[in-house]
Amino acid sequence: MPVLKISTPSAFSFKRTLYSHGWSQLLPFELEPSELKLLTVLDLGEPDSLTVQMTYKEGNIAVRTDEPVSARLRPALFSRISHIFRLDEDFTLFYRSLSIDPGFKWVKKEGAGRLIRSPTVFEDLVKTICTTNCSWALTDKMVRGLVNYLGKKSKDGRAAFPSPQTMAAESEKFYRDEIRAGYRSSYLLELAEKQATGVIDVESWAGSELPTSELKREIKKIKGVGDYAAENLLKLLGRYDGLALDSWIRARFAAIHNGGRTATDQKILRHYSRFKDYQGLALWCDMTADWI
DNA sequence: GCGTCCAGGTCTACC
DNA sequence: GGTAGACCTGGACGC
Repeated sequence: MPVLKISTPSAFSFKRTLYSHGWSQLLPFELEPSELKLLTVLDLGEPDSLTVQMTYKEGNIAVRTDEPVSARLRPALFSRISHIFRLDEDFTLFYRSLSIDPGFKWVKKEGAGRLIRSPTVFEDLVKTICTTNCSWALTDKMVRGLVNYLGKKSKDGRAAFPSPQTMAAESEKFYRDEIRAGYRSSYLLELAEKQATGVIDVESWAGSELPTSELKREIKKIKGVGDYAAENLLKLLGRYDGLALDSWIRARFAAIHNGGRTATDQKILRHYSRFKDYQGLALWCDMTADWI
């Protein structure tokens, strides 16, 4: 099987990006730590999905697929992978903003700051809703259910994340009984229906020119999306001024910067406000510095 | 085995 | 605009 190569920008860390947050542990992503290999399944609009293996070597992401990829499909494949690893995003201003604090020097040095994301905004949004008010184990279970029940299969039997149309065709009962999404069931169905019928276009948010505050208002119109979920999605969209505070971050900040005592959200905000438009990403790098 | 708490929150009603 | 209570699930914990 020929290996396709995608060149990466300078200050890029494949490993740091894989471990940037929990997404690489959620289907259809599969992370193989021993080989530092990421596997995913992409629906490129063909009858079968495509299983894709990605490794890194000498400035390139090496891409292996379970089926030969025609020249016609290569641009779509490269575009999805570029989106996942944010290869077109310029982090110069982010690293410059961190330069005011020597404690953040490691971020540029290690090529950190790139948050891995799903190939579509819809997938990121659904997964984000599945992270709210539950343990990570339950998030994993819900996403696993969506992929395994509804995802279009590749030739090797793996499945991609389901399309809005496929999700919209299911009932609320299905999301409650099979996916175990609980009260989120109606939110997931409503989101899928609106996206499938063109009432909303969440993919357009990726290139939106709306100011972040307005885009956040737009995102929060989705049922099941509050402050945390909206700010989390904004980070994945490349807008880093929101902190996306959740219980894990609050506990982590307390342990690292507040002597184990709970800090107010205002105090957390004050701590990172010097990084201005990048305060959310600075916070996330600070919280996850020891993940590798 | 059973009850309670809580985990990577949000919605709605009410003030 | 701020707040209280309800909302699902499932694992951890104490008894």
